[in-house]
Amino acid sequence: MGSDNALLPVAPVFLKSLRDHVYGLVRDAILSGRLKSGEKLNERHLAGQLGISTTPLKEALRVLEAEGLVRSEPRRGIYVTFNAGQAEEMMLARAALESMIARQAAKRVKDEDVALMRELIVEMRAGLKTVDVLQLIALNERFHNVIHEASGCGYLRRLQGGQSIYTHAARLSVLSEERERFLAVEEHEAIANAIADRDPDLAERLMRDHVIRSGEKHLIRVSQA
Amino acid sequence: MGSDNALLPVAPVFLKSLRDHVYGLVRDAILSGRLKSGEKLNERHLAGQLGISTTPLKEALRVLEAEGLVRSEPRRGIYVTFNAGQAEEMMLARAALESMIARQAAKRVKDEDVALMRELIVEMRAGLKTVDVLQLIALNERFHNVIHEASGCGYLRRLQGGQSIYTHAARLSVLSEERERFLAVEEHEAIANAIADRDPDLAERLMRDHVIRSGEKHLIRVSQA
DNA sequence: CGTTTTAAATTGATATATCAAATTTCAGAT
DNA sequence: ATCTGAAATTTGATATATCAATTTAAAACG
Repeated sequence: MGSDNALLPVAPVFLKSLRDHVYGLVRDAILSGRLKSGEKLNERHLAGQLGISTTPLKEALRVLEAEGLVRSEPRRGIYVTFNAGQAEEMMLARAALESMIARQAAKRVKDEDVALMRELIVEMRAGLKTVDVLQLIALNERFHNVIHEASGCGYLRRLQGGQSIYTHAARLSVLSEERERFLAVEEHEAIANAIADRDPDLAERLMRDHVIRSGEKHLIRVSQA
Repeated sequence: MGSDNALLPVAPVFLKSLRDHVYGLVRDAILSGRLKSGEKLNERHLAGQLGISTTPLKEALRVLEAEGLVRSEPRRGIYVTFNAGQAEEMMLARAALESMIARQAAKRVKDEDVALMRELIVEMRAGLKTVDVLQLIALNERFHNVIHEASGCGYLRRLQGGQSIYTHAARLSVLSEERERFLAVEEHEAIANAIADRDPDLAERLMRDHVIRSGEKHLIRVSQA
């Protein structure tokens, strides 16, 4: 049985469905470490604690199981499965998928996408001096989104979203470091050039290295906290 | 009491729940095309048709949604989402993940794993003449499993399992072609050598190309049927 | 007729009840 | 004390009931 205060009841007013809301709550609790690896999740207890029935909770737990954050032993129970090693593997999964997306983007990119990427790079470089971290994060996401759109790979994109261990706080932490901001822009520009040159192999490699390098940086940070 | 390691617990995977069974049924129905893309899945009808209640079905559908085979519109319904383009993307996802696993394997592989791979290659080459396709498939899976084990990447491995669009019938179809069997062994040997040489970049590239090439072959076959 | 309004039916979302496997408890035997 | 095993308890798995949003049908109105 888990620590009693790891999760608070859901607010009486909820926007999305209960199961989606609960999914987010439990997911964040696991990724932030409030629910620790190995901990057993009691369905009734957890549902009661959240003030809901077991039905939407069970569905949320299935999704978390499919994403690999919990492990279900039939007729026995559900256990949290998340540690430093898995966090690194999730980062590697993101690198693998994101680099495959970049590869496809380099094959199918249109001139207008290239123009959009270049605009974003210019904005990023300018943003280096404004020091507005939130805006830099937004630019970051828009840049990756342009590549996703250009790739035309909706499935890969959706799959990649599931592997994101980044919370807003985490992104903020990484990009608040000056050296990191500089490196990110340099790497983004190199990736943009590779895609613009329709060089799938290079785009793939640069994207993989970019995700792994910045990912390792993030992992080191959270392990120190 | 005797030695503690005399007997290991029965793996829980042997006990199959209704939800897992139903998941497999619906999944196969989608991948085989018996449930067509865009088709709406009525929970009550489907549950009644399967002779079960909606509870395990809903859980199965959540997993399928997490895997991207169905799309859920809140309070409206669940629709099958699978077409040729997505099948190709699933293959690309497998290529991305499998090649990342191969990369990690090349970094961490032990000599005993290398020996095991080489044994399997020899068996495969011999199997080319016995023409026992089923045994060749088994060897195929064992070879990939050795790499998975050597990589130590349990999460990536599990994630990759979800992207498998291969049914037993599909593998059988592809490997029943003589030229394909020959190519597969050649590629496997090259991959094994790259891993044995502790060459992550090469192992990654060879694995990616292998999965994509044989995957495309498979996709062409099913599109012709 | 065609359009709008409203009532009925459908159905996904959620809650509750039941079942059965797994765990725990504890009396009785050695 | 320690082991055994049956009974009680817990709990995941499944079934059924209820709720509410959506769709469909029908009625009302122009």
